[in-house]
Amino acid sequence: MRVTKKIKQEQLAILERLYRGAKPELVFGNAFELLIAVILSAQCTDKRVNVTTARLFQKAATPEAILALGLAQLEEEIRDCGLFRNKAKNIMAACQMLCEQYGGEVPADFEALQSLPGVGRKTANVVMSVAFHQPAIAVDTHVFRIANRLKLATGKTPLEVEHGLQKAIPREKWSDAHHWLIWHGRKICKARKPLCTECPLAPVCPSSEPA
DNA sequence: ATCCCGAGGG
DNA sequence: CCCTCTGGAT
Repeated sequence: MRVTKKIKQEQLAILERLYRGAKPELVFGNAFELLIAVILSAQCTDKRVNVTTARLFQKAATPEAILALGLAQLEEEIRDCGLFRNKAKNIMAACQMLCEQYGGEVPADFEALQSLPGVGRKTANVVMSVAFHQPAIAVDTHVFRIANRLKLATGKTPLEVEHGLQKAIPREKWSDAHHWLIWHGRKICKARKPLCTECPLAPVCPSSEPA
């Protein structure tokens, strides 16, 4: 199947219809809480992150408070999210930078966000999009896989796919489309055994395989 | 067994 | 570019 511009538009229309109103499952009250939640969400379910952050933010919900908590205590708080030593170290360093360079506030700036320890391109895009309502497409493992399978945007790296998606999707829908692709990846277009037979996009998907 | 909304280091 | 870090869910 050759995926023309027209087919891409059909793919997006179906995704929008399927996942309209999809939003992040992560619970947060402000940009800082979202930032921490997204860092914790790597290799961890959102539900688990929500349990952890509810407990954590009760004790420490600002960069200052988390610094005061100390590394060892933070590790204990976030242990069951996985990768906890790396995440704790990065969060501590990020909080220190937020306090020293950004007045204790999360900067609404992509480059500044990405310069924080533990914050890469994907996390910075999520924060810009969800907390600051800027058009952005965060390319995580799902978005990368689905975009390539649909040939909505192809590429060997998340950055290439991000740029491809920016061309294929109208700017005002970037943030929403990110969530459509996530949910499609979770529910149907799974990494190992995609459920092609029950996928509404099968007729417009070059990777769809019949049962 | 296999996957979960990654990032940093070698 | 590949490796490592990690517990929980299914």
